[in-house]
Amino acid sequence: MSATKKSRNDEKLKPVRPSGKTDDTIFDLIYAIARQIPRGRVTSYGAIAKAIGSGKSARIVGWAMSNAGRVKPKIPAHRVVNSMGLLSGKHAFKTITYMQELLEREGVKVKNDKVMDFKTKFWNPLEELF
DNA sequence: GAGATGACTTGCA
DNA sequence: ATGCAAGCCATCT
Repeated sequence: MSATKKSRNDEKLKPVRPSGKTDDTIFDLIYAIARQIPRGRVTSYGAIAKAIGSGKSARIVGWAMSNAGRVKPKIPAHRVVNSMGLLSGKHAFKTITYMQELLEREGVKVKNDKVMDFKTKFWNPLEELF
């Protein structure tokens, strides 16, 4: 039967972990939020964690973001920084400067791997989505 | 199944 | 204010 023939494209719509598993749940939620980050805005892992209802699972958010690069559609992971506005995940990009380039391209000034006016450009999923 | 790791956050000294 | 430790959840070895 060709039932086993699944579209590889469909599988790519799900996060691909190093193990090759795709049966995720919170990952999808995280990506759903991350994709809704407005251009030129940034948010923190903790904020997304709260938005998905895990509050303290900020680590999982960051971990999920590491997979974001292999997930389709692509996730604007460069808009996600830590609570201090630091580009903690820049090293996950092709180049450690690529994340900063993307942010500056969107109008977000970055200095010393830190988002300038972070408090102003901060996008709270709980408030904006609510 | 246990131990260690991680793009984090918060609290206390 | 700077620095260290604990907590947190999912994944990896």
